[in-house]
Amino acid sequence: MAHPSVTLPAKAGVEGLKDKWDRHWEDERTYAFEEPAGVPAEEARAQIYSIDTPPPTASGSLHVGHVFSYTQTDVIARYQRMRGKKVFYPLGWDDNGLPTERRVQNYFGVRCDPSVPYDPDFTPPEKAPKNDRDFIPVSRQNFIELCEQLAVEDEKVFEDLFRSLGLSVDWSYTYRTVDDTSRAVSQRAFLADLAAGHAYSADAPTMWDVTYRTAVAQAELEDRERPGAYHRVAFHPADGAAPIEIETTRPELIPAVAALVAHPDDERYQPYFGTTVRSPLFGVEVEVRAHELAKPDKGTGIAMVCTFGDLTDVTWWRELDLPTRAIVGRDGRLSRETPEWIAQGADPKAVEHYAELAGKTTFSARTAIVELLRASGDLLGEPREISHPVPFYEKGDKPLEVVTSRQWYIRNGGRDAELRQKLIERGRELQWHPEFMRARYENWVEGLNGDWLVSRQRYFGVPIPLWYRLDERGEPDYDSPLVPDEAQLPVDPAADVPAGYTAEQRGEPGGFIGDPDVLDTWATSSLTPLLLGRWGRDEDFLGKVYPFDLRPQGHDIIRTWLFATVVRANSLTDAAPWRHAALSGWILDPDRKKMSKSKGNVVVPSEILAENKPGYGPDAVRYWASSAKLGADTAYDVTQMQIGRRLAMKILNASKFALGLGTHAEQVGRLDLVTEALDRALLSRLNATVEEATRHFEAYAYAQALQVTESFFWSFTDDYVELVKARAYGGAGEEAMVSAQVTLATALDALLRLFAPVLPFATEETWSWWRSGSVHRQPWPEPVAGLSGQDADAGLLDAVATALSEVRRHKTEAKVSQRSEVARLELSGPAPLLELVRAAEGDLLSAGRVAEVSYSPADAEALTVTALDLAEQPAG
RNA sequence: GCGCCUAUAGCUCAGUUGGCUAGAGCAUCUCGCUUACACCGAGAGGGUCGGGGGUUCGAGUCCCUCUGGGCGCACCA
Repeated sequence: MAHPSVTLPAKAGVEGLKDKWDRHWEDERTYAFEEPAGVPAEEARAQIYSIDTPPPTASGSLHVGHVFSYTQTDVIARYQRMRGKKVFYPLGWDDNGLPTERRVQNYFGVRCDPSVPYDPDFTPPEKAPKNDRDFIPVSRQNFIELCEQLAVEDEKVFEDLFRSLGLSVDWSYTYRTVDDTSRAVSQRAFLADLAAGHAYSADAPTMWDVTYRTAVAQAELEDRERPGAYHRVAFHPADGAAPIEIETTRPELIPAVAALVAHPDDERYQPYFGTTVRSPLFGVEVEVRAHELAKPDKGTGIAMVCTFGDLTDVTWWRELDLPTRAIVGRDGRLSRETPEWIAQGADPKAVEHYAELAGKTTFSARTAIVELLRASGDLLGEPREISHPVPFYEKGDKPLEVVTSRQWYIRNGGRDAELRQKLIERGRELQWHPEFMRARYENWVEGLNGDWLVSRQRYFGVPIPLWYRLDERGEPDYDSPLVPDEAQLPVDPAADVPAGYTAEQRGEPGGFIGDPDVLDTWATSSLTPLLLGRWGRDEDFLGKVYPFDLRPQGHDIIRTWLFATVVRANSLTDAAPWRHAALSGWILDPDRKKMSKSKGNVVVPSEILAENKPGYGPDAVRYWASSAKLGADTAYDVTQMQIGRRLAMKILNASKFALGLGTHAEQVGRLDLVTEALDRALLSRLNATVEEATRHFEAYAYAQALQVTESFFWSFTDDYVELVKARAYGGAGEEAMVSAQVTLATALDALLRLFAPVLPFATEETWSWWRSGSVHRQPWPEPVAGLSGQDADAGLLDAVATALSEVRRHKTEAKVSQRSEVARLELSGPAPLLELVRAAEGDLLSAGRVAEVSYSPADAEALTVTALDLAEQPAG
């Protein structure tokens, strides 16, 4: 009979737990962040565990990967909470990028145009036009408002998912990367970097996406293997000597040639250094130069330098001080006007030749120029097809061009060895989980080839908060921008007016213009710790949570989010932004291929979180995610979830059983009532499990902690509970019964706490049957005190379990039920082991339904059953 | 080209600072509806720990090397 303080369900199950406890936790504010007050800042910081959670793109699609990685963070958060920390675990939304921009456009049928004035009464069309040409232009402010309007719906879907997953987030600390506060923080940080010299603008060649018509940063590049062809082309020395042959994959850039370059040690070309040659078709005279970057074994060993075919061209152009002859425009087409250096060139047909190319895309121009070269005889042989890596914008579908434009940069060590070293050291201040992920970070930092380009020629986003004075000719002065007052932030320079000017002066000589660009989304995302920590708004709060304890994120964004955050934290706070970085792995489909929409192998999270399908439900899914170590790419595996479900069921059932015997809360930890050696052995094993699980958790190894807990739990149910069943029913007297009950209560209490971070629903349900409050607000278990080493030999448990298992095996081999009565049992093995078994003889006999046992010491290593006589079976 | 990870049972994975006979789950087979659990329980079979070499009393674990898989960075004429 259950103790009066215990309420048990007739049938235990996992169905319904999701909604029941999600609602309860919300009502009780179980996971509310309790900000320490009235204590010194240092003490408050020590009490807090702060997590700089990745803000999901709410307008994007839900992915199993979200479920996976956010669960791993939640498990850590729950552990820290039970360790007594005030867990600061907020979750925000990233709606400040291209995916949101596109979604808002298509959903409302509008497009952002900063030149349009703000219309406070704007309402989007009833039905969005099909064709984006018909989209209505709206001001940046209107666009942001529509974005926030839509975000509410999108975020609801995400929040529901995360809630049904049981994330212990405090939802009252949420934010959006495009809201007023975020924009203000982003702008304030940019201005601080500007004031400190960490941000600067420059008119320079940059990688450019012709589709989006924006500059892109190194971190957004991605190499893709593309077909191409080497074209062998003749350049003619001025003196009429034999031509110099070069090979190029970009013949359309011949009109932009600025020099030929060979390695200084290359004897083939040494005689030409300092001489000039004329470009084919255009007759533009260029010098032959020497530079170490030229590779003698590549192509013909001498390269054509154009402004600009790639970043190596940029290097040569800069270091050799070559003329700028740019022909590719921001639209990715060759200039419509004949460049002056061609118009003035030596070849009378140059202008005619160029006319064939003018206004064409680089792709079409290539075909056209090959024909021209063939006709002029300057194409030597036929183009030789190859496949080579070409840089792309990660979201783009056309190869990047190099285009010269004025852009803003933030220093990231790409051009400064000292800063680079500093940032590597910041990385070393972090504890990485897993440790080897640090190598990715260092690889990236060491390979930087320039500062971080943060301006984007987009309309939606956080505007660069600057204006420029216009001189009497209407030319902007970029060197001393006008900055807004802190109190003004966030500003929109396209709509707001700088101090000392009037709106009428916009664009007028002697007036001003606003910077038309927006910041890279990472320039805002890199500030999440500062945003959450109320940097610049509440220094007291910042001191309590910053640097954050943990940054959890995917390993695919080390170069972007993680690195950018370190850069900003270093420049703005002179510190590393966190203490620990936990990198989650990828989700692969069951065939170990990366899940992606195009492959059609994406699993929708809401499906797997449903409780009514076999193997699913939140605890099951969490078990699967928590079984994977940090950094380990993991296959989507329903069977692993089913194991989790089985574990949750087992916890419910075993608890129900133990509590049904009369076990109750008052018995927990009453070691003084534990009289049986077997019980002490079990508690000793429990202590070891608690210690081990804690050690793993402290090292962020939640998967190993789960494994040791689970392993203990199964031996607890399969062996210990089976062994003490009869005794716990009172079959061996009151004292022995209480001893078993106290042990069951103590083990159950600890097990529920140990499992709570991974299986919050099942543990909370079970906890509620016999305890008060939430298991998630209980302290993490400590080893129970009062067990002396000698009579708490865990070896006893093993010995008895082995004996029981031997008995079971004999029954199985005899093809009889485990219920069958055994008349006589003979155990053989080393004397010390037999002694151990004898200490729990009563439990073994009742569990094995054995009437009589004898022991025969033997020289063997293991314990074996040497005789097992089955009792006469009742007829029938 | 530089660097990182990885290779253990048919499958998915554990294996601490080297230490008893290498573990778990799934799958397979056998038995069993026993007062928690048939969405279950009991048991069985199944591994030259990718190959080779080395260090050591002892190597799945450490070192070297080769091979396969994955990834990061760089290169891009």
